[in-house]
Amino acid sequence: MRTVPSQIAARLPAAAELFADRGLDSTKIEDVAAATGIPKATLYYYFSGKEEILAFLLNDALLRVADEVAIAVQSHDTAAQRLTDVISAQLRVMADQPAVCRALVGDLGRAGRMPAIAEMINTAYYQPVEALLREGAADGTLLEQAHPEAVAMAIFGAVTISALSYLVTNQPLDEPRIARAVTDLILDGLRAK
Amino acid sequence: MRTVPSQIAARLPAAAELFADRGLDSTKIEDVAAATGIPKATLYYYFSGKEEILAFLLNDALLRVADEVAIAVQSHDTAAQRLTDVISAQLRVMADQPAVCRALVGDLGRAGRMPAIAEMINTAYYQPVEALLREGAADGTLLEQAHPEAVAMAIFGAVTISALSYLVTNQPLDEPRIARAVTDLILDGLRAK
DNA sequence: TCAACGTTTAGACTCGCAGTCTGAACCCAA
DNA sequence: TTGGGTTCAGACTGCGAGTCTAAACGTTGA
Repeated sequence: MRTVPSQIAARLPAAAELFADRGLDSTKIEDVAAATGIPKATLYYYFSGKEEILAFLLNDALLRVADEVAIAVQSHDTAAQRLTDVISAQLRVMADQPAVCRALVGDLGRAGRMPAIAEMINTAYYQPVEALLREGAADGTLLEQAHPEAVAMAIFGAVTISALSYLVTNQPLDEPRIARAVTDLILDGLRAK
Repeated sequence: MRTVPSQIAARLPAAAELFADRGLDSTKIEDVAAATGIPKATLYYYFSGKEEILAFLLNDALLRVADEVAIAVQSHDTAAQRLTDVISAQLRVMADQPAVCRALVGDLGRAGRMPAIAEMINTAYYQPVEALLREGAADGTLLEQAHPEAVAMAIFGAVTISALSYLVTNQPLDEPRIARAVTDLILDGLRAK
């Protein structure tokens, strides 16, 4: 995949819309060309096919998540507060590009080999969150975790699936409400005290 | 889709294996025929195509989840204990058919319209768990929840993504360990007391 | 015993669309 | 001004999904 110039990249979200609505395989390359205004031949000049367009979109989304998460993690608040910020950050990115999220949940496997995708999520999310959990144990705001990787996955899952449950049914993503619910759950749990 | 006789249904997991390994679209119907021993013409007699085979597999998996969840929910334990059982039940079903899970995570959108799938998860999982959360508030073992639907989604997400993170990278699913980690998180939270 | 219907299957056939190729134009940068 | 990277239209190829045919087979139930 050649480096995609910004004026091309800027038009791709229109493709995400198609992928999200019809699914990847009922979307013809010609449709993508029509919707984005990028001629088919040019699309093939930059991408090997629609799957690679989806891969580009995924990559872009993951970079944004990684950025926002990094910012949240690096602030000078308590770990507990920063964890709250991480959750909000992820929801913000997802709310920002609902079509990409919907497209990805439907055809994730075609945006790349699954193990590679798992690895990207690992570096973009699990690793920084794990580090945050350890810092939380150090600064005394979070409990020490025997398996921080497992906890990071669970948090990511809770946020992701909550958001997708709404996006997929075309309900507006009430970001603060979900953030609130997930954060409360993650921090304080369900058990009566 | 005609009702699928059991001797056909019994052979479909072999197709799940293919879908999981190569993805749905690099799997030719002829490959499915070869792997399952069911001739192409017969496959088309029962299914409209490979997506419908995947849909069948998804449906089957969701029925199992629904069954196991229902059993866990209906026992006579405290709500907190039953919630623990629900989490284990879901993990057990997933561990039981890793290929189906991997196939679905890659090509979920082709197993049916996403809103319909969301609806199935809703009845198979969210609804019973929500009911359980309310009972927990009543029996005093769980905190009262302002938004039980949101909590049910988050729990489902935490369990699902945790399990998938392992399955997708072909790591064995250490069921009790994940169950433990997720349950602890969900019940007691991360915040230092 | 036969008739009727559902099922099973091989093999041939059609056709949509992904992906390729060609070749012409264009725009810089050296 | 010349060459390399880019943009693009239009024609072309080929794979494989899905359809169709038609021949068998098995199981009812009359």
